[in-house]
Amino acid sequence: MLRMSTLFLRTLRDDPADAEVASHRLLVRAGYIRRIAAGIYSWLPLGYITLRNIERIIREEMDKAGFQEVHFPALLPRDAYEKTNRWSEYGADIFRLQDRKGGDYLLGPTHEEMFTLMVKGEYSSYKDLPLSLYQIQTKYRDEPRPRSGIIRGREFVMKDSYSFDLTDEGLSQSYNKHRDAYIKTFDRLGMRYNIVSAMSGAMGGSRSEEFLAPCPTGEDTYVLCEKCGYAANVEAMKTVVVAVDFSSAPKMKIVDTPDTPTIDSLVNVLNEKFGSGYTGAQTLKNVLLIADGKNISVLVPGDREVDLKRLEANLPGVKEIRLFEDSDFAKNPSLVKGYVGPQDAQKFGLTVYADPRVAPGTSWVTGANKKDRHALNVVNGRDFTVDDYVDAAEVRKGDTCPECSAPVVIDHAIEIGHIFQLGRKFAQALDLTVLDSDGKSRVVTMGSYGIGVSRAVAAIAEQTHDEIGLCWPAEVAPAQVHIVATGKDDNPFNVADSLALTLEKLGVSVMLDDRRDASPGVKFKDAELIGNPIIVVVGKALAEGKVEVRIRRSAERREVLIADAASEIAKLLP
RNA sequence: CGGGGCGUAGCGUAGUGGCUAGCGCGCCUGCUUUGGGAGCAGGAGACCGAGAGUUCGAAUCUCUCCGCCCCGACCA
Repeated sequence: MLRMSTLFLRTLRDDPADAEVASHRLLVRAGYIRRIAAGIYSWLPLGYITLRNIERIIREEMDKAGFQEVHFPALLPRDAYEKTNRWSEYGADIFRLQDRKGGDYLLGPTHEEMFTLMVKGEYSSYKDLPLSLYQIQTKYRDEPRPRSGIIRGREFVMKDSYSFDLTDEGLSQSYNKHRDAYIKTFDRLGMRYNIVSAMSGAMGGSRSEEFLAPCPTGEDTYVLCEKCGYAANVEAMKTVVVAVDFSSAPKMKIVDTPDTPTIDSLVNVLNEKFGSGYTGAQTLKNVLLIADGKNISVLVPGDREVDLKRLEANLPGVKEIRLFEDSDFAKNPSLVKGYVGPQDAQKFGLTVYADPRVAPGTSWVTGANKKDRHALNVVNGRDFTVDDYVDAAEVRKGDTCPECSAPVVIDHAIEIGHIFQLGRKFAQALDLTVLDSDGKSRVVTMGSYGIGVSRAVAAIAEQTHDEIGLCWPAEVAPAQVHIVATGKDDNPFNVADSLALTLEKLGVSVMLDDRRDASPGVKFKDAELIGNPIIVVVGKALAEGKVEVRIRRSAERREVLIADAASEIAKLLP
């Protein structure tokens, strides 16, 4: 039982000046967390209980699914990360340190290597598979910009699991088992979430889905089709390529378009000289970039920007990408800034990527590769050649769903889980093989599954709080019931105490405000701020032998007889 | 890393060259009070982020550094 008279807790009346988002503000005000440095927080009793509640739920669901818990050090030697190249690839995001002998160490940002090596050390037969292991661990990443309190920290708690299988079908099954376990976990955590198609990112791999908790302060943007349920991270959103018949398209024509280096200026001149009706959507934007040292051109409709994140995510193998600068134009005189067109692009040494919206057979107004001149009726497949199609244009609300063609909506969310099929990358690099039934050695295939545990505290707070405080789901809250004793006589305190004991016997966790020196107003405000789901007030109603039961979330109140209170309250809980 | 803002007591803040740095919350003592962040009286708590400089005199002006927040870049 948590007794407020002795609980290590000080709530704050004012919002902390350095907190912006609701979860951060309220977790600090309600005395759950305190900032130590940017992106690094301490957990006070209430916060730590909440965090452990979430861990407990995750553990229970992982164990139920048959996954086994292990634990690695957070402090790791360099060599394991050397073999997979990540000592260098992870770059500045890794916290590095040295021991007294000058040996290199790191604080683990993620533990693929350790899991792979652990399995390699113990298992060597196909009969040992499939296997899934997990850990709940503090991870460290030197984020360029920690933000939003506990949502994006430099130290954070994560549950990560890995599955080990012999075959692709096996991996698929392990993946689905994790997916099911995640659904059960997030349901119990009382979160709203969407499972969206995602890119597996820098880790490589194939199938990938994210669990996104919608909320306005979320950093992730995703599309959702309300008609068919299709959901995808914007990076992973697919656009269907639909070829158009161009046999009746008029011939390409070069026209004078003085001073039209931008889409807006071009549209104005087109409308002045060739009649109205031209819009940016009919023009073709040629965005020149340098991808790992090679010049590429990305074609998107003129009314859309290139989404560099999407482009990068959809150009596998490309590490670094940047826009053309003036010096790059200087090196390539055939490329005229503001008047670039895809005609002859390959002759100029460009690789041409087109967004699927620039479908085969579509006709465009685009640059003529000469200053102050543009070309009309430039048809894809007739007047220029696309080397490859790649999703690169910004995604907008109302874009068509790739599954059912209905308009999609766009929303923000916090990424709380990510599951993906890693494949054989790490097993290959670290030589994790098992002998198959034919006596041949085979590389194991892996899946990777993460849940942001400390982030979930913030995400739940974001989704459930209101103007007056936190508002936890019952399984997550520091206590399921918050009993407030009011008045100056001993009686209410005695009644509250015995009610608390009765509830605990029923398996209900209780926080008891037994402070004799605090006024009722203070106790009510604190109870609401702290956010336990049921608040019981023992005070005035005692005159009729009753206590008041309040539902924090709905603010609903009712009075029940003391004798019935414990069983009535227990009924309200899951 | 680019742009913007900020650093004064545990928290929120006032103080643009001149007395001993002010206020609210919180904290301590006493009395009163107890259903919506109580009242009165007394009290403790600040090397004004750090260093250097200008000045008779610096929280206040200058420079450097450090830290924090926000936007962007970045990000299993």
